Amino acid sequence: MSITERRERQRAERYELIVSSACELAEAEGWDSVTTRRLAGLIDYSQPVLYSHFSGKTEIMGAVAIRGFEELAERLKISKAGPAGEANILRNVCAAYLDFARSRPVIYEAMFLLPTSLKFASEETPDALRAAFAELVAALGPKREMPAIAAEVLWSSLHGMAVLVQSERIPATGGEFRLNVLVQMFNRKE
Amino acid sequence: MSITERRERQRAERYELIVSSACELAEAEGWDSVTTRRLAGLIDYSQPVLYSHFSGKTEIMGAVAIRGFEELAERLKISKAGPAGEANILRNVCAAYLDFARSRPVIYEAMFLLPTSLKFASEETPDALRAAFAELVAALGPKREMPAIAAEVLWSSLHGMAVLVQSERIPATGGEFRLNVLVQMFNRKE
DNA sequence: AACAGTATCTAGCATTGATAAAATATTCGG
DNA sequence: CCGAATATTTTATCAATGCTAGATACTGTT
Repeated sequence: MSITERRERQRAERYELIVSSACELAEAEGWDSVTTRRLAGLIDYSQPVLYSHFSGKTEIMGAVAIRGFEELAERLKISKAGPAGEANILRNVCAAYLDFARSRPVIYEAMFLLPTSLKFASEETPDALRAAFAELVAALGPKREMPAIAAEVLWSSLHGMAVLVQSERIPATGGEFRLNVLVQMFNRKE
Repeated sequence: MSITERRERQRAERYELIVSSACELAEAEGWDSVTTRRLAGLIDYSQPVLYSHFSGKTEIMGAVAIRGFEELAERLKISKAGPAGEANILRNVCAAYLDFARSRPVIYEAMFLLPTSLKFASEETPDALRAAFAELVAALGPKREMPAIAAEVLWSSLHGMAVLVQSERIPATGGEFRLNVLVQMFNRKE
């Protein structure tokens, strides 16, 4: 069995290589520059090899997006233990979310903006997505009625801010103020 | 001078025809189906004619987007005089925003999602955009410190909701609840 | 060493947005 | 009412894209 094992391992390595190359190229030049040709050239294989791993470009972007969700979930988790102490967990988590969107704009795009093959809010939802959403729910604290609904609103607000600033539809100036307003509103329990 | 006048009028008519055809086709089959060829065929001219009116596809979509902003601004304005009386202006306006996004998903896409040549929050910002934003500011009522910032937060939240539901990243179920949460938070003045 | 099955590549398709140059209308002077 | 100058529209084409079919090389097994 060691032979097919090796083969599968090599396949898995190539899968990794594709995903990481796509990620790097996208971060360097944007998703438009991630063409199947360039990506194939980057991994020193021919174009159709990509299709033996993924059903198409969309699925490759989906794989990158999942990595993004993993990183996002981790960043949110870490942020809870952030500087401002337990009192302002929510603010830290929100800041971490916006910071993620700002620092990884291209991956954020794959996660939340571009057409995706990922399933949200269903049984097929990848764990990484669930984990990230769970962090938002947790950040809102335990004593809330309909925690999922509240988390959805929070997520919507954060996403809106992130994306409207990124696309220069609202000015980057004022980001701190907006964050204050949002956190204050959500913290005012009752 | 009546001759060049007539020509300009005809040009303007063709401009209109292009924009409305693009809008119709997009609403019927999505933006991917709005290719320069199909659009040209729709107006019974050849492809390059489009480029004598617009610098490219992006600008055509921008023109459609402006129409969208006009409609949005009007809908928001009308909604203020809506059923629930003066007490719940904010709720009516929010509902109208989400309703617009739901009923004109493709135009909403051109306005807020797809790459655009439109300038936001600057001197070149078209009137229609300003008008729509002004409605949001007004909906929040007069007694607010930093009304623009608050409106930006509101807009972000609404946009996030609209877009995450549309792309099936949060379930459509619960829309009413989310709207309630949002409006309540914004209405709880200090 | 020959074979069967897998893996990979070369070549190409159909579309896309965009443009250059040819062809056609249109205008205006005499 | 003709013909030159101008403006307009079309034909033909480009380079790039995602994707795929068919040919080729390679693998391990017997």
